Amino acid sequence: LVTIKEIAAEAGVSVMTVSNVINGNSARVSPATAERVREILQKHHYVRNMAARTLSSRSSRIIGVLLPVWYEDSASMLLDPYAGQMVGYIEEALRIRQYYPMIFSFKKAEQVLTVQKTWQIDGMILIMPHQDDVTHALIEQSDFPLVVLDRYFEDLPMLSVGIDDRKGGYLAARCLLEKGHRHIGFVAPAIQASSVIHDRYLGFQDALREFGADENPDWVFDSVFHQEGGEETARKILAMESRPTGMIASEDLIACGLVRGVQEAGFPVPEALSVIGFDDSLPSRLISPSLTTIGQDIREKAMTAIGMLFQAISDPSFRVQRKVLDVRLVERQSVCPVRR
Amino acid sequence: LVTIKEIAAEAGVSVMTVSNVINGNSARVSPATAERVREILQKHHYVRNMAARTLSSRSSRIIGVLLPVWYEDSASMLLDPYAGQMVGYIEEALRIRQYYPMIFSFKKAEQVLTVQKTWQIDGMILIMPHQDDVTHALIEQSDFPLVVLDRYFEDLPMLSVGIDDRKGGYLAARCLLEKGHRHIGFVAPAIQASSVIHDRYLGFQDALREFGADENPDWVFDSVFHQEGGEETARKILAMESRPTGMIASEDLIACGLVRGVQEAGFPVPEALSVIGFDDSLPSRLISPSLTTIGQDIREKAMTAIGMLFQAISDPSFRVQRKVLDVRLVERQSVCPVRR
DNA sequence: CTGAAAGCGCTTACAG
DNA sequence: CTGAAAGCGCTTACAG
Repeated sequence: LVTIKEIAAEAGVSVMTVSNVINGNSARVSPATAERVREILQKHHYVRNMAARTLSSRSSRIIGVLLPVWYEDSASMLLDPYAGQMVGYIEEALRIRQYYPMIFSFKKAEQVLTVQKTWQIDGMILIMPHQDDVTHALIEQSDFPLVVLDRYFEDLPMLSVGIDDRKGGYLAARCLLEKGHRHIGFVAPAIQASSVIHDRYLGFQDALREFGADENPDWVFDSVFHQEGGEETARKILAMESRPTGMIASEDLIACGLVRGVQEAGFPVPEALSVIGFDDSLPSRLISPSLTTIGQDIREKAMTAIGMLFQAISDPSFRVQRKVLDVRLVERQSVCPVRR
Repeated sequence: LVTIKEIAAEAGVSVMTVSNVINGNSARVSPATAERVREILQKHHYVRNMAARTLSSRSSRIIGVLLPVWYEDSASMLLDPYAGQMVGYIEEALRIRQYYPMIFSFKKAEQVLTVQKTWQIDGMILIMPHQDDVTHALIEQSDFPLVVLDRYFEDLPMLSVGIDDRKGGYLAARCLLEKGHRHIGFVAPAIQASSVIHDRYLGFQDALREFGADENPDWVFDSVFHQEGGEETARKILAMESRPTGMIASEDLIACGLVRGVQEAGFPVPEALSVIGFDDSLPSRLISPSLTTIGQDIREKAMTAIGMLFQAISDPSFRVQRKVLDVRLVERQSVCPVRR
């Protein structure tokens, strides 16, 4: 492997000049010299040694992509189609800017702080934050640029990109209300523990009140994650005397589980139960009937987060911003007018 | 941040001794010294500087996780539940061994070779190889440990972990044949271009011959990827005069598309068409009826690949091995006996 | 079992 | 616009 030193020798300049050419500091090198050096660089297929660069500059151009461990099975995080898509877009955006994504799953904030120092990581982005206490501790203790997706704390200076969850919950409920539903339920894991889910729930309540529909606490279900939670909830609903005619789930996978649970019991969807999901992820188009859901632009969210992260990396005073992206109702086949 | 030098000063030993303690070279340090150094290390929360380590040792403990870019939308790779799960397991295995995963999507072998040199990456693992020519070139030109999943070339020394695709195709076809089906079709993207898919197809043929069932070239469909390909194929099938009663798809998403396509046209699955998928990935349990599929142990595959990679990293003479993991039929609800 | 020294390949002030 | 020198924090032979 060729080094800067060898290139400098061949070009008859100092290593510093070669370094300046590589780093595009055109103000520090005459165009003629720069051109000559560039040619020699190309001729020898010079490849930068990032370890050496990191050691001397204290910046690695590594971006940490953080995925909390849910449950014990630490592979489950990327199983979520939303997480996979998000990581894919982030990788793409970083590659274009010549940054390098390292992925980490973690349970405790301390693990993240250690690895940041180990690699002098320039910035991190937290996807699908889980336990609020861990996330809060991480934000508090991090002394590097960190962008958090889908979570926001009032009491802490932080960089966050989220969606308008309350509006999402509202749009979902309104869709059902406009189709005549008055018995509408909500299913989510840990409604109180997650501010995001709680916001969706608040939006749901907003719409019910606007339309003068009753809230029935029996129709608010606490579920486990993913489709298992939805299937279980479907069974509970079908066993009730007084059932909701429409359900809103806090994520698509739970909504898919609802649909499956109802169908497995021999009832049709949406006729027996209208269902609305959240996220517009892959599974929403996979099932039959396809899922009406609250759509967000995952690519836009990724790009916004990356933009915010790079602003924070280049400007140490930029450490507080909250961006809230819009959501929309994606109407598919899992909702129908209520029948009398 | 504390450095080895400061630790050495406080312990009254040389930096080399501290380095040996950190790296666990117990043969080179007396137990008493080691213990004392370890205490000081802990007291100061010493964190290793990997850039310095990489620069001097030429080994980074970074493992490249390679995901080819499919289509133009480079986020789509991790959208695949199989890829997400695989990356999750790999990350877990690396974290335990104190290695670090960097992910890269790429279109050309050259990009991979460059980034390997840039970071002195110790080894790489290629997930979901796509174009055989790119994969072949990469294996040929790589001078570092590289494990390739789900692809094998006879003419090249390489490290690979795959599954018994031919047996999978056979098991799928036999399942239908044993239930009385004699009109069975096969759908996959680019049957000839991918050796993996071709093997599945060969297994399918094996079973047909064993049971004396006719092969009908009209029932072998070339499809685009993912569920769109399945839905389109379902429409084609339903428009045929002489239809298959059972279909085998080369991946679960295509099988899900088949199911959806048939259901959307108003016919029941499996009564109108029995469907078998491949991979036992998330969507197979998400849809109704749930998908009968060929199951593989993704975690075992990930662990096998990682094991092979580490053997190659520690032993430069270990550069050729092929492991083929077993598959099994996972019977769910998308297959029924043929009716006369 | 322990150490002094050289070196890995860059970048960063500092001078001119 | 260009350079000489120091230094980033480790590991690696080489000696003893």
